Amino acid sequence: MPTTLKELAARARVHPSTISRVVNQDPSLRVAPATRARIEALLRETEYRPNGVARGLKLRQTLVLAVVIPDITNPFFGALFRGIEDGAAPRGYQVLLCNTDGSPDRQRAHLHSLMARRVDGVILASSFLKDPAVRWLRHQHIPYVLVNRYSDEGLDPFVGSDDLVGARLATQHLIGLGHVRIGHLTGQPTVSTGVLRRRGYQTALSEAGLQASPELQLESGFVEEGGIRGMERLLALSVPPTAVFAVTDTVAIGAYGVARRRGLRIPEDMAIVGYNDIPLAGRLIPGLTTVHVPIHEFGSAAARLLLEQIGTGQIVPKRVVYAPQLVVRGSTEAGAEDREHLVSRGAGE
Amino acid sequence: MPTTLKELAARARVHPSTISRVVNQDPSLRVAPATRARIEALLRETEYRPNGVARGLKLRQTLVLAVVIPDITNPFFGALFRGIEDGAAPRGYQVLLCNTDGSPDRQRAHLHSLMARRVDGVILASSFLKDPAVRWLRHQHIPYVLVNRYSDEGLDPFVGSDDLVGARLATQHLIGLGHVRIGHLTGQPTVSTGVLRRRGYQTALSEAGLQASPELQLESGFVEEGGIRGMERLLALSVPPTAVFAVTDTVAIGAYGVARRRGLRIPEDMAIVGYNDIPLAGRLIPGLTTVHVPIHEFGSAAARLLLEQIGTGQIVPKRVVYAPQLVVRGSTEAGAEDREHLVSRGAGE
DNA sequence: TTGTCGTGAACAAACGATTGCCCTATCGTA
DNA sequence: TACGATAGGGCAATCGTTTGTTCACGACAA
Repeated sequence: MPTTLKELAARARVHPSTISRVVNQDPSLRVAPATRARIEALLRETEYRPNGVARGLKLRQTLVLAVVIPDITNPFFGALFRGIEDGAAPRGYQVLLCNTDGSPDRQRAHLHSLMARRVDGVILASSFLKDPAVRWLRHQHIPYVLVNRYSDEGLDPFVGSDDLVGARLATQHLIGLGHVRIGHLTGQPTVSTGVLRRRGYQTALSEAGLQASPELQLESGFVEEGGIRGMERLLALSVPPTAVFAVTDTVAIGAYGVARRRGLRIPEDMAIVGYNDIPLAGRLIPGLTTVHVPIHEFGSAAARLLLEQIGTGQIVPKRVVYAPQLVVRGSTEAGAEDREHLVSRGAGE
Repeated sequence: MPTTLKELAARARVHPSTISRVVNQDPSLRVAPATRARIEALLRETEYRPNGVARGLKLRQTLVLAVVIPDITNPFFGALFRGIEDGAAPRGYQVLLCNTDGSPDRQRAHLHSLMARRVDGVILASSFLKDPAVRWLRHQHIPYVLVNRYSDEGLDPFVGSDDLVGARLATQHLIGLGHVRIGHLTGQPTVSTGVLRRRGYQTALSEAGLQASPELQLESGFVEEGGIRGMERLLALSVPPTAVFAVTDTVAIGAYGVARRRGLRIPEDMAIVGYNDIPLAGRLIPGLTTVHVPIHEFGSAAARLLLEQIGTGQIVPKRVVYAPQLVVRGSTEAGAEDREHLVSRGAGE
């Protein structure tokens, strides 16, 4: 059983409040040096650590943040979490991790639990466009930050990058290589990244005077399985594309597998571009050309933004947006790997 | 501001305790049906949710578990976490995730924080052999479970598999294929999995009458970077091995990259075996032969074991050990992929 | 009519900390 | 000598629940 203030007080023959004052180095009231020394010795001896729950009740702060994501198994979210933890730890925060598997119900259930626990703030990376859960969050007056995906019209604190620009870069790259029939494996239309990346793809095509044929735009969702199915359907077309832009690296990996099994060479027979630049992307053979976003930075920036909101008690819809950057590797240009070190991978605000 | 019991009591013109009783469906004391109905209506109207912190203080239970791991970015731990969450969620638990990056200091710091927060239990997947932090945990009388790695002499509740057997299987497989010069990229000697897998490797060799030459056993640690450096050193030997058993799949992936860059064909010039069977293993080209352990099961079993200890209040050194199983893929036998579906991948208790 | 019993709900004491306020010495100064 | 200032530390309320105990009141039996 851990020690309580009251027990220590009895041993030191002082009032609990006095101990509390030395523990917290309360400046308002000086404690006599002798008493202080005696108590400090006792604290060290007993290794006293204040009960965080009691403290939380009294101070109305739990020093706990929550992160709500679709699936930690996805490398993107692993890196994101590390960023968040790194941003939160210096301030004494620890982090609850909640996986939703993309289910709105599970997301809602988790958020309800989190509210009941009185976490100090929530980072949501699993939001949908027009997400009732986000609206609910707004009305709860609990600090929160959306990351990577946004919801509605930018009413929320947000950290991410410009998906439209990134997707346009990716598509322009393929166009620049001479591809005219370019497929797109899209995310869900209920998620901002899905919609924007698709729009970026379409924009690039029409800017180049190419047509964005609907049969080339297939919904794959954000994970590998969708990439597999999507790629199979693209290859089943009477005139298959010569290049594919996948909404995420994970989807691109699914596409890789299918292309491989069909005996297609990457990039000669099929060029592939992904999105996010997860660590795995550079290790594929050939390396995956992709749009780099600073995932770890997303996390730490989100944590900092959240702590800021917690600190001021104000929820301001501040947005931190990083510039996406194309990283060219072997999946679009044979021999590109050797040049990779030339590509600047940092990303400014 | 969330509603409190007292506010509701004022509105319903009853005592807070009465509301508490209907919220918790207290059986000891009946509430008049009329009153109950009135209160229930109020509860629904206000969407009242008890303050978890206050509840935690009173009931001495936070409904929070903590998971301490080296790095969530490692796919092994991602899968493990999902298992834990799945095991804990049905009982209303949520899970704090703590990354240590293998640093004993960070591990200790996290554990201290967790104790102060009064989490109900801790799952530790980052323990060392003879780990002071584990001893400390034992003496804190807080429920805990070690997973994957154990510490000391099996004094702790543990979920994992038999690493010696698994490593022996892997090595025997290579021997069976005719390899006589087999390298081993080992984990740290401070971690049980590192030691046992190495011992399994040595056992298999000596059982086959082969010599376990020290120059073939290189410490790589558990992550890719170590695999890269280790493989480079193995290939620099005057007589390099024809096969390598890597202590983890992640290390094996590092080895893949090096072999590839040297123009070595896998498996013809270099056979590689990993350990854990992370999802990525099957997607490599060629697929990675590895020792399958039920990672997700590790997690959910650990959660259940932990909840059991929490429930009984007794910390018993119960051990749940799964049988590891060899999965043969293309990294050791060309053409093995096609047969993979024949390999049973489930694992009994 | 009085005593007893049961029912429904209020009372109050925790859980372990924090903190504004008050009390009591002691010291300095007039 | 007396008064005020100040330092040191105790008191008690509070955060929001839970739960054993007590209380009031009506019904029923003697």
